[in-house]
Amino acid sequence: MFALCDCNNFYANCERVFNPSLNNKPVIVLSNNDGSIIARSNEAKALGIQMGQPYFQARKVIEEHKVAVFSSNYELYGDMSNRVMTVLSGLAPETEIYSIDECFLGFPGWQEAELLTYAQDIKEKVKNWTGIPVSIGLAPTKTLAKAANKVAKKSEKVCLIRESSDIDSLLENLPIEELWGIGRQYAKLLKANSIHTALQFKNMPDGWIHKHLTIMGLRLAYELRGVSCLPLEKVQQTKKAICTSRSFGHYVSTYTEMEEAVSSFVFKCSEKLRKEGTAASVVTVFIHTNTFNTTLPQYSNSQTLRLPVATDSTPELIHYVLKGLKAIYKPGYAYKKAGVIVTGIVPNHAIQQNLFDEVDRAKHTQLMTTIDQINKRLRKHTDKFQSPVKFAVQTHSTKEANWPMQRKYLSPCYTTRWDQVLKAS
DNA sequence: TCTGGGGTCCTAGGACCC
DNA sequence: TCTGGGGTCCTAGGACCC
Repeated sequence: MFALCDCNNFYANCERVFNPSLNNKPVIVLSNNDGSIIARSNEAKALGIQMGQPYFQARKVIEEHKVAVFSSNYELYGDMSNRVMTVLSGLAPETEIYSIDECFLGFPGWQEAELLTYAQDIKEKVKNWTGIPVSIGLAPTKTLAKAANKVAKKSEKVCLIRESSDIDSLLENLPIEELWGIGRQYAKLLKANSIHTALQFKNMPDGWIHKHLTIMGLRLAYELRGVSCLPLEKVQQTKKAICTSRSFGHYVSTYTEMEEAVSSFVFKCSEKLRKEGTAASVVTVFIHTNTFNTTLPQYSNSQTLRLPVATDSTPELIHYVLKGLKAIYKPGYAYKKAGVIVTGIVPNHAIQQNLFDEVDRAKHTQLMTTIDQINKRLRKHTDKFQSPVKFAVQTHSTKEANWPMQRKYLSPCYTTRWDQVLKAS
């Protein structure tokens, strides 16, 4: 069984922990430059204030109802998040930190009855020890736990879903656009095909789902059917990309100012790299004008540069990023946003260790053999699938970084899932 | 006047190699 | 003269998440 523990209105409640007089009052938190609304307490939601809404648009309601307004304080939220996660990892046998305010918990082999009371206990302890209220949903797969959590949010109780009849009624009442993994585009597509609830989606044929929503959609459908395809990621992976970007509070229209801003982004990126113990071998710099103001001339561009050797050093990275910036910067525009992304990330210490290389090669050979076998078997069943199934190993070469290890992603559920499909056919 | 920031994964296709 | 299969590496773009 999986649980999803989600902090309620996280940023708003972080502010409340340090200012209890705000309890039961509307609270909102604003983005950088106080541009838009990124968190709302229940009371603020009830006033009709929308997530992501520009601050100036909601200003009237905010003043009318004396809503408490905060500029975002990410250090505080990060710190509160750490406290919550620490409590959770002390209480649950397995945990996966999914985001700043969400954590998956694993309870392998636990009985339903004890789990329900135990989860209730966790909820209370987190509230008492950190001040942050949380919701917990329990179910056989992560996707179902996410859905159960939505119910838990409304009822203030832990929600446990197990029996298939419970699952079906849960999904029947879940609009398709609220399903984890279905965004705006997919919701549009599905509705156009008369799929309005998660239950309807669950019952669609595999071939159709794979054709229109790729492998992600199929995985999602299996998860809804109670087949777990998304394992708990117990160890936190190092980041594959690190990005620092900002919207400017005012327009930037000189190269000097842009150079200064971009340099500070690089500084932050390299800081994050060092914190993770990694180094980057590719950098991207991008700039653009205000996309909301269509009366101004628009321009946006980016440039990606490959470094000769992976590095985490600020001056080295700045050297390449500024080279890129010079190539794309055009005078005469009012720039509103810029950013730096570093990728081609390798473990910093690993460069001296060729050990990794051998382990990886062995794994790779094994992987390719497995994929080959599955593909052969699948070809016999092509009529079951409207498009041929392609198994791919995505590789990310870091050769230029003097590091021979290749990075791959191939989710384990590829093999298990298709094995099940084949067994069934 | 004023519209966030930081990530993940998948797919298709081209260049190239043996 | 005619015609391949299997694989790597990379890029661009699209979808999604919080």
